[in-house]
Amino acid sequence: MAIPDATGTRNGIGIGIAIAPGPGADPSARAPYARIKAFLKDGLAAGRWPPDALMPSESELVAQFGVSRMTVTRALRELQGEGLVTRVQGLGTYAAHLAPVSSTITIRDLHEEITARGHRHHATVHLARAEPCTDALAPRIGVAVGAPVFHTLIVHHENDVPLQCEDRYVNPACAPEYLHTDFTRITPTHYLLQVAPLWEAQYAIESGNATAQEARLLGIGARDPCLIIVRRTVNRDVPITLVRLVHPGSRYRLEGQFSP
Amino acid sequence: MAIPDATGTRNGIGIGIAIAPGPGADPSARAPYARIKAFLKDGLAAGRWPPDALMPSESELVAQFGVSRMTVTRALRELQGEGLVTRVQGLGTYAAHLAPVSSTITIRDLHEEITARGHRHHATVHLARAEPCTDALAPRIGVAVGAPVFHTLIVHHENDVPLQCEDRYVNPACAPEYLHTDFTRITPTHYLLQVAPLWEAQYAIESGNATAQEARLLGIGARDPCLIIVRRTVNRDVPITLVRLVHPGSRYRLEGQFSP
DNA sequence: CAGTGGTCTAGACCACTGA
DNA sequence: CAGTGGTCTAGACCACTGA
Repeated sequence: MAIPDATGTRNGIGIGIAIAPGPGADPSARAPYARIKAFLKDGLAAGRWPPDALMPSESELVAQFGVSRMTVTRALRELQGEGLVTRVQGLGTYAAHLAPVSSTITIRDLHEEITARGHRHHATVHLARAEPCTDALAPRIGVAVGAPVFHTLIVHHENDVPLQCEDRYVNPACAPEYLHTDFTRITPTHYLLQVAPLWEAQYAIESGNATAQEARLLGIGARDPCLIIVRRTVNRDVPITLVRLVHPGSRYRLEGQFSP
Repeated sequence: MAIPDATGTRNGIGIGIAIAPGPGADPSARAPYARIKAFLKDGLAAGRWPPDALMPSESELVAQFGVSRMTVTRALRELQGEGLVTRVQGLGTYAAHLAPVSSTITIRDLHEEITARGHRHHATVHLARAEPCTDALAPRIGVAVGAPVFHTLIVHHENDVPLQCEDRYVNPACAPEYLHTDFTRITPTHYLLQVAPLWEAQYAIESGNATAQEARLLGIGARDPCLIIVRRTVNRDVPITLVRLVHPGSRYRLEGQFSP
């Protein structure tokens, strides 16, 4: 078995998705609600309260810790939010199943990601125009068939090595000025985040081959494995953008951490 | 641009990582804290309070909604937990930056995942033995060099199609009975979750080629792109297991959804 | 100093579950 | 019915920031 180092970098290039840090451990660690939370968390980790076991009730914890019920409630509600316990009105609090193995992922702007590594980022624009919307695209981008849709094709480089080919469609209704952006200075992701700061997204991560054009732009072979992310973004039920991100498998990967 | 359908399945096989559902929308939607939260969330979505803008203070919201401060605090604390706002003592509450683009991922047991799709799962065991720990492995699995470490190599099939090659090392101290498990009936993931219900994990997701042995077991070509996940699992600072999961890129992908 | 968020108390009313 | 969690109130003390 080849054992890639899951925490280090590889070839100086890597780490695609940044993980939001968990709630700070130190600050206010001595607060009663935090102590109760830690007590329950430790018990779960130690195997007391196996999955589906009934945990102490709020009133029991109130008596045990000598605090008000609101304080206990907060500890339990946060554990519930982290998926560590399940609470049912009228029944009680139960230890959860697979809950702990979860992680919060934040997709970062590639420009920020590269510069955060202390490397140079630059982008080359290969396409930036309006096109008539196709049948296949229309339902996913929320534009009528034949109506104009913005289309950009941009390659992002880290220290002059092509790292990502970004093939993007944008709904003109959401970002009418999109094509006037200088994409060598501002990434589409950054621009769209400004236009619509809050959004929802669906994504798919897969391994496959680049198209012939993508392989040429990335300087890789037709059969070289690529990490491909397709993401569709929606703001208040209005589709904003659909993007296909192709990364050479040898230059990019996603890393993260799960913690309870 | 090929436009994969990010929400449907492909070849009847797909969807690797299951996404935990967001907080229920309906239940207790009329609770005051939920109304305040929705009010702030809508404002953020609508572009009022751009990133870094100062948002209403707790006392302002108390006055505006005619509720007690605890109720306002709860709404704001939950928004903070979701990464939508940043709060600084002495200063105030600020609209956050990229926060919304985040998601909670839960890694499911592959057996559950396959049977949840209504398909048949079966596993073939190609290796299950103790081996002396190598230099490279020792620091990652927490076993002394030369001391025994458990090693299993299992292929998981969905409807008789090889879907995943699971190459796993296990720390005997954490699961002394590991090798006595019938892995055609219980997956290693399932077994280890029982032994150590709460854990942390580091993972890396990448695209690459299978080894010659993996390619043979999966019935794919040496140059076929594969989605490879390497995951290291730790329970209370004690390493439990290190696993390399190789999936044919044409048969497996990870899907998910971000929502604020 | 006034204003902010961080946390807590000691009550309260309610909906729900199972006996 | 007693016990559970879901939510709220009207206060309180504190640490912190910037003027």
